Amino acid sequence: MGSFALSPTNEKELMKRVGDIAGLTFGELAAQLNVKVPENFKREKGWSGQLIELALGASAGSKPQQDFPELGIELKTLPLSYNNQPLETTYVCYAPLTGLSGIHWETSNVKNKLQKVLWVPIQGEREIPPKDRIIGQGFIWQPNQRQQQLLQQDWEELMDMICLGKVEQITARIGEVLQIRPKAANGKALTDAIGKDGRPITTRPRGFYLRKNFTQHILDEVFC
DNA sequence: CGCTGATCATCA
DNA sequence: TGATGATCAGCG
Repeated sequence: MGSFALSPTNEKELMKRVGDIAGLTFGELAAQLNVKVPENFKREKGWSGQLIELALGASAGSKPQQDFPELGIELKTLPLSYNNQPLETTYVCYAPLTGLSGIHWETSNVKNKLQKVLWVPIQGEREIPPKDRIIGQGFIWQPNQRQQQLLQQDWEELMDMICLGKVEQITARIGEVLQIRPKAANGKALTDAIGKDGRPITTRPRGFYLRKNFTQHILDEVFC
């Protein structure tokens, strides 16, 4: 999609940009940025997020860091239904399957990424052509104590399973607010993990995702 | 391959 | 019909 040099130097500047794109359609914003809008997202699944990244000046790339490192802010788009309910779970980060000695919630990638999130709601109904989908008013969220506790509980349960060689027993049904699901280009992608009796195995890469109920609560806090 | 950005599509 | 498991594109 291309790169965008200008990056906001502070949160106020970032939120000004957020306000500027609120209410625009993907088509209108894409035109400003000289980007072509796909007919659907069957192939370009990450297009919405990349468009918003470009518009807000987020640092592109595949670095396992926050989108705005200087501001300590992570950017997430959130596709909503007509009733303003999340249509998809939210990808958080890759799930580590090896090199787990001394790993702890406090220093985990999940906690770091969710410490401060800029949520940008977007219309997500599939019957709306991408060019006509409207961008909502983005907002900053930081997990409260209760939310932190829920996230930590799930993270620890899931990481315990990974450490104990039970990654193959993990399904998306585990975890109240955080789940683990496959995260790869296809089923052929394999990575190292721990198997039964601590034996090394190879398995599909996994990622952490926030359940829709959890992001729904975040929306409720802000928009009532 | 690892990781980002995510949504798709099948089946219970 | 909604959630789980699978998949698509790009980059270092």
